[in-house]
Amino acid sequence: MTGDAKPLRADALRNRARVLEAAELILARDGLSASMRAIAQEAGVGLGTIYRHFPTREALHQAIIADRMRRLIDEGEELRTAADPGAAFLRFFTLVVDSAKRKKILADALAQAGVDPKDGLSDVRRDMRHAIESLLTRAQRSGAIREDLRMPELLALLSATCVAAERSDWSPDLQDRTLRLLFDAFLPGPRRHLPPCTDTP
Amino acid sequence: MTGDAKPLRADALRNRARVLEAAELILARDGLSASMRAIAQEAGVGLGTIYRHFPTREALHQAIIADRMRRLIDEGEELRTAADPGAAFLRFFTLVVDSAKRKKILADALAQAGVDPKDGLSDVRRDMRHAIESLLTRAQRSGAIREDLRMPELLALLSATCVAAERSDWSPDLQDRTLRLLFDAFLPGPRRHLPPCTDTP
Amino acid sequence: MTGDAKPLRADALRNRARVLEAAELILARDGLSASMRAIAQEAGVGLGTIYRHFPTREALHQAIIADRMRRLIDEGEELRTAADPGAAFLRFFTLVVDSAKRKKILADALAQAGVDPKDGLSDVRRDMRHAIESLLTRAQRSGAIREDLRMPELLALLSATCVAAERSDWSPDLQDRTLRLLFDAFLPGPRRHLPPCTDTP
Amino acid sequence: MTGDAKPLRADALRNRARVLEAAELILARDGLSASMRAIAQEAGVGLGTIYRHFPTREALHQAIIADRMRRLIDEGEELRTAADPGAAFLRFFTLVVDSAKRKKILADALAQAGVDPKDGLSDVRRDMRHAIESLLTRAQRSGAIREDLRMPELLALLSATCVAAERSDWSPDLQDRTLRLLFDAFLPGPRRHLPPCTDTP
DNA sequence: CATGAATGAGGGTTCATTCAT
DNA sequence: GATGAATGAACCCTCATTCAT
Repeated sequence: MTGDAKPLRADALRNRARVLEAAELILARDGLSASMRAIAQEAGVGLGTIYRHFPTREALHQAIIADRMRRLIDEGEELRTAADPGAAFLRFFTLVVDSAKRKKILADALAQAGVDPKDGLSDVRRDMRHAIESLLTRAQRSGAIREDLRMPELLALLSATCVAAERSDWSPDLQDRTLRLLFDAFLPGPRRHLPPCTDTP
Repeated sequence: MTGDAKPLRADALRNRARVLEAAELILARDGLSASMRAIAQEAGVGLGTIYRHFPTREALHQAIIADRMRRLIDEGEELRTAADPGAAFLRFFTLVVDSAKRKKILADALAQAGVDPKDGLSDVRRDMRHAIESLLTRAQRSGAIREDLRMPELLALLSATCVAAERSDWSPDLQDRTLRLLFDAFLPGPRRHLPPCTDTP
Repeated sequence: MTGDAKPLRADALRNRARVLEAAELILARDGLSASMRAIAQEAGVGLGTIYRHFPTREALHQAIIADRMRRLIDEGEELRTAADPGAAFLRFFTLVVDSAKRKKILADALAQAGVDPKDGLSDVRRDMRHAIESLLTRAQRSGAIREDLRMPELLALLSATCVAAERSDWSPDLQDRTLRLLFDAFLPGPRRHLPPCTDTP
Repeated sequence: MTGDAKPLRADALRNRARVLEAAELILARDGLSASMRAIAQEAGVGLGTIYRHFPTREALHQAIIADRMRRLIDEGEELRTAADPGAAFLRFFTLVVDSAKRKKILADALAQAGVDPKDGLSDVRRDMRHAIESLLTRAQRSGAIREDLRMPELLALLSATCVAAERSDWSPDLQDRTLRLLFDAFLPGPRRHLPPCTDTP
């Protein structure tokens, strides 16, 4: 699917892993603007080695994000059979926020889960969207989540939470209280009809 | 308080304003990575002129942010006497998000409204916090907003919304629906007691 | 024409000249692959200074070539009124070869005097072509140069001679003898009809 | 003489040939700056294989040039017994130009046929020189080529023509006309006494 | 022997900042 | 004060060459 060609030599595989690991670390520390050199140094490899595995700075970023998203999607898969669909949905939301907060870099990609430019992340983004949607639908069917919660605003709030968590280094306690609060908005029940709030385009 | 030292000459003042204006425009267009040269060009002044008024790229950013925050704080002040305290509170929230979305650059500063590092923004950040707090308290007293909504999570969600709005270019419609949804979390009423959600630090 | 905008500051002008001078020297030594860094060092300026004056490596090359060509074209202009048209024509040929040999870099541009890609050198190349053509025509009219000598093959031989001279560092003596020999081909007089010589395309 | 040491294994020999062939192709396409990787790819061998046979990029170039020169020298050998010595001489000149034009890379080596640095090409260059000289002498004896044509300027013009042909991609027609013109300079007959032409060293 | 992964110097270029004009 | 020329560190990336597999 993703284009695995040859099985790669053992040392190459190990180096690729080291690069990914180092990149995660450095990107988590310095943000998207982290330099390739810093990553190479942290990984203990030459600059060229990074470029062998990831032809471009962008490609490295995407690889990391795709990697992390895949893992999240897998966890989402497992949660699809959880006993409590509502809890499962909220749990997944939390997992995503956690991942963003710990590893950074994730939020930007997430922010465009609904957009899909042509950047090689389209597939994994689509899968992520599906994972969320399927958990949401199940939770709604079970009556745990309000019926009128739709994907666009859900994604908007998810990505918002991720960016904030990843930028502001929310303490576990703050994150907990913030998410609890936010989740209240997802519950079914009587709603006030609030006046329209935005004005300027 | 804000540290005005000498009564700048008329033309110097005008130049300062032109730079700020241009910087807003360019930063809104190119984001934080906008180059000083681009700003100087847009302002129609020399590079040196920018540096005369703002000793550092960072200082310019802060000036812009402080500027914008001041204006928001002023609007908050006016809303303190609005007829409907609940609406006023939500309206202010919306105003801040709008500002972030239109002008960029704002969200990052906001994200640290609760932190206060030692950058020249502590004052205005404190004022912003006060503005929000005062609107919140009034809205809570009026019964429009739940009693247990506290500043930390409110700021967290506000900054989250701002960053997301500013990054993802939410359409007016999406922004509207997202904020409505979020605001439901602020309403008083029966709450489900959700299980704690985060785990890893 | 060439786009002179503002009169440039004195020091800027001086630096520009230093860069050009250094570039000529270094390019003559290292060929087209000379590094910008080497040129900056030789010029005693920062790298950025080069890029201020010449936005691109290519632009610097072209500036040098254009410069040199212009000077040659000017010399050609003077030769148009020389007493002996035949000698003038040959003298110009020699001047061009001399310039190529001493300064390198010239030949490549010359090689495409007949081609004209879109590289900012089109103008000067056209002028060079005109200069040559006008000297040639005059020499032919005077009977000093054979009538059937046409521009394409003349340019071919001129550029050939230039490249060779610039690459092989012909000694003055060798250059003299080579040109004398070649010039014999330009003289009028009885010609043997040689059989076609090329075969493969 | 040429330095064959050990009787390479069959597959090694085949690989060497494949590399040479690929290198010719790629160098003809991309010029001297063609990358080793491109050549390896075209040859269908690993990078290491190239380096096993040619310790250096330079060595590979030389091997190719030597190869091509050898072939040319062989053709020269055959032409030594041709019926028309004058035509044979000119034909050889043309063959060399053709080869340069089609395969690139040749001209530089040729340019130094008279110089002989210590680069492993000395032998073949000497042979080439001999081949030319012998054809020239024979043609002169037959009266077809002027007596006073000497090797240095002949080589100079030959290499000039080669570089130009290889760089400018002369059309067959242009090449034909250019060579015919040039060859007129080689013919015996009355010569004008041209004034000395070069001045600056 | 063949392979191709690893290396890292070096290339062109950008840009925040300083300072002579 | 205002200007913009100069600076040079830093960035991303390429590629000849080496060497573990």
